[in-house]
Amino acid sequence: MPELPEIEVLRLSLEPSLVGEEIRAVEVRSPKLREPLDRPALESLVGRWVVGLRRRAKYLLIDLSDERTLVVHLGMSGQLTLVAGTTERVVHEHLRLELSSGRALRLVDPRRFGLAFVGESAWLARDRHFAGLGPEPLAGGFDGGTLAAAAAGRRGPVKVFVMDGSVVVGVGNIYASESLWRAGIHPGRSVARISRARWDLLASQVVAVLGDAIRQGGTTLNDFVDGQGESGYFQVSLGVYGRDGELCPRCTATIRRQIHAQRSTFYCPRCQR
DNA sequence: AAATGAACCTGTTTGC
DNA sequence: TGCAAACAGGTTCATT
Repeated sequence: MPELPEIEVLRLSLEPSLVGEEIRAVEVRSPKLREPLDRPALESLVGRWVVGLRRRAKYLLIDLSDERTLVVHLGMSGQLTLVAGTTERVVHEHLRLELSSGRALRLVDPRRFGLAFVGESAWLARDRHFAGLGPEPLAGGFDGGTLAAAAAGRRGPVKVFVMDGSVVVGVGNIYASESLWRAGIHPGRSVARISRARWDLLASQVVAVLGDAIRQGGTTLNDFVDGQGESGYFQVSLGVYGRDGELCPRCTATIRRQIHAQRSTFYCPRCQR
């Protein structure tokens, strides 16, 4: 479900309501996620309050008053929402934090590819979940040179390359297709056959498409909602994703679908080379 | 080292 | 209508 823009939209939507909230109770309702929830660690958050929200790659970082951070990853189907504290429990509600305002923060994840764990704020960068991650595309310093350097000695398809979190973080299946379409690069092209000028173009389009998606509240295909339960609107701006058989908005050729590394890729066979 | 395929899950859509 | 197959936004592990 969520790529970088969706997590950033979630962070922005939760921040004003969540900062300053004290955690009054923790309910681990079903510990079965990608890694089992650590019940004692999560329950030890009671009495702490939220001091800030950050994002690293597709992880949401909820910084707490005791120098620890609650890390949440939504996997493919996770939702993290603020609800009224009295709200009934729902299916696949794995974790629930009761807050001082009377509301609750609820993590729901049917497919269970998500994560939630507690770490020392100062040591998160060394945590195994973060240690191998590449640069943030929306932070300064990410450009065509970053991509060209990472591509040295590699030969695989650029679609798979740009989704590799050790190259650059946050670009998932939707925005990989979209940024390649905007850059006019064929997703199956080997990274060994991409010029420096085209790496520059791709990097700038990655930055542009992620920024556009954030400004439009993210992409809601089936179930993405922000922390207040609101859907995003970027899906109407998608150029190729999910549009095989339709006409390319740029050149009117027919958009095609292809599989790369077991994931659907959408592209225009005429204006992407 | 890099590339590839499979695995982890449930829910919804598609096709016969 | 009903059932089975295909498919879904992510990450990690094993195998070439």
